[in-house]
Amino acid sequence: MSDGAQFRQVSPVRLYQRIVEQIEQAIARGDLKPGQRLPSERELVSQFGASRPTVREALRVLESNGLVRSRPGDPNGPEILPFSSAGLAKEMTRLVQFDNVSMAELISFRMILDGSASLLAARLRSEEELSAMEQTLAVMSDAIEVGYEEFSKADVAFHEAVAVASRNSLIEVCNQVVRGAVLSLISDKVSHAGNSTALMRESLHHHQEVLEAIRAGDGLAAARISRRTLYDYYAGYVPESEQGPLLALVEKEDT
Amino acid sequence: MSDGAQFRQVSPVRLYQRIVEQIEQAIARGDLKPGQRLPSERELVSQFGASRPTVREALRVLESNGLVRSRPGDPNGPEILPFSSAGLAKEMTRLVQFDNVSMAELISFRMILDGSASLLAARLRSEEELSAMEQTLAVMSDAIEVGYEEFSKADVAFHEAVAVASRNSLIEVCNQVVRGAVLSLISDKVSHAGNSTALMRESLHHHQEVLEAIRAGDGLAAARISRRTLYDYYAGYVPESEQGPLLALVEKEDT
DNA sequence: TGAGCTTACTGGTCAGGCCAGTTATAGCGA
DNA sequence: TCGCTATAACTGGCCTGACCAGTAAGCTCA
Repeated sequence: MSDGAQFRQVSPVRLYQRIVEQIEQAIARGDLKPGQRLPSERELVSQFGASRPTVREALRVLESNGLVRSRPGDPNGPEILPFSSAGLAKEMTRLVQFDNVSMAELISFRMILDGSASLLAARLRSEEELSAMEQTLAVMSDAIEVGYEEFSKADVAFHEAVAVASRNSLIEVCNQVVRGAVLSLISDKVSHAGNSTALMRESLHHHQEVLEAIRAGDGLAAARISRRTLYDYYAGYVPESEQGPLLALVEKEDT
Repeated sequence: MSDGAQFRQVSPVRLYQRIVEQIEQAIARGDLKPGQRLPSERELVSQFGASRPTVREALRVLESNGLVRSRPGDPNGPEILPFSSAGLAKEMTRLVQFDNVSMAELISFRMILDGSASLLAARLRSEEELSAMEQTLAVMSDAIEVGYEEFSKADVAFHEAVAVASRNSLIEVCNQVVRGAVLSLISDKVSHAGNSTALMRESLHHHQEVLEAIRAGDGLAAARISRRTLYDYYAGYVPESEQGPLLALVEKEDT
């Protein structure tokens, strides 16, 4: 290791990147708030001293990152969008698709997130949050008669309510994303195989147990049950050779 | 709810988006593997039947998402990059910056991830992985004399080794990202305040305890200790009024 | 055979232009 | 005066064509 000056690798910075940076920072600093408008492209051209194609490249990048939205003909210019987790979801979906993340890893991660959410919810939930969860379970119960589609929607709503009660938006977002990834991967199989009233009743029962533990403030139980619920529900989609990590999570406090 | 046809909101799809989609899908399908090259911009122009600015907008978006890289003058065309979690990290950093995710939430999330990683590592680790962890601790021990910079690097390496042993790349990546976010948020304070040999020794001791639990295969203890270690280390950066969720995680099995 | 130069490409950037769409506004009619 | 409508001035989407500074392959010459 030399003790002289440390040089970092340099990379040529494209003009459009400088523009992206400037606008990103303006948003990060709060100079530009959601709902506010950017100047028109032609105006930006003169402000940045770049050509229109260059400015447009910058806007397309910002747009694809969900920071702004341009509508043709809008005289007010591109709109600054409120933050959304869509970008995060997209990135995580890519992670799953490209980086060969296995089904087992996904479900394992979901068990961790959902279990933690239940634990935190049991210890932090307010009365309003509790009744919100109760309500989603009521919807779930009714939905059994309607069909799997509705049931699944209520299921998601319940987990969402738990995540909200955990008071941690990272858990909320990540759980949402991972849940989406899992569901999209098994959607073809489940839409037919899962349309069983008995299975739905069983699932509902599990969810009621989780809710009961949350109501009782028993975080450990809530976490354990919610992990096991997920395991029971999804283990069938995981090859036996990869079930080790899943079992490691359900056996957690079984001794 | 009508029982007729369901119409979804439509939004005009830009030309550049179609190009992005096609290339993204080609990569997702595996038709384009990392290291392979895309045709030159002018060649893409004729393949897609779009103009160069449009093709360039697509390439800029792909580039900003970390999927490809263009170098001026390269006769082989833009390169398909291997997957990297940089994009995920960027999105999560944005989540923290824009969506007012508090320090408490970040640390809480980190405790969950790191705790789960330790738990899984305790139950799944191989001998090689165990000795890899031991080695990082040895480096950490030596680094105390060198300085905080080195120590911190070895610290990260240890957590990384644990995450690898958890056999779950989602944990690995997310933990990495969240750790980066936490560190970048407190970097200014810690670089001076943390340069204490005593603190480093204490931190090292905690890490040794975690490793011991992992070696013993005691997942619950490993998780508990690693959560507590993080709490002790970072609680000072969290206002007291927001420490509830953190305490909810360390008191987990204290009764 | 090897070193150096040339050339044919690459991507980065710009200028200018056309088109379809949106909207504010001016003007019209009641 | 008020409400509606038609227009005009803008917007972004997209294209053509061009210039420049690089790169690297291939050619030439020693």
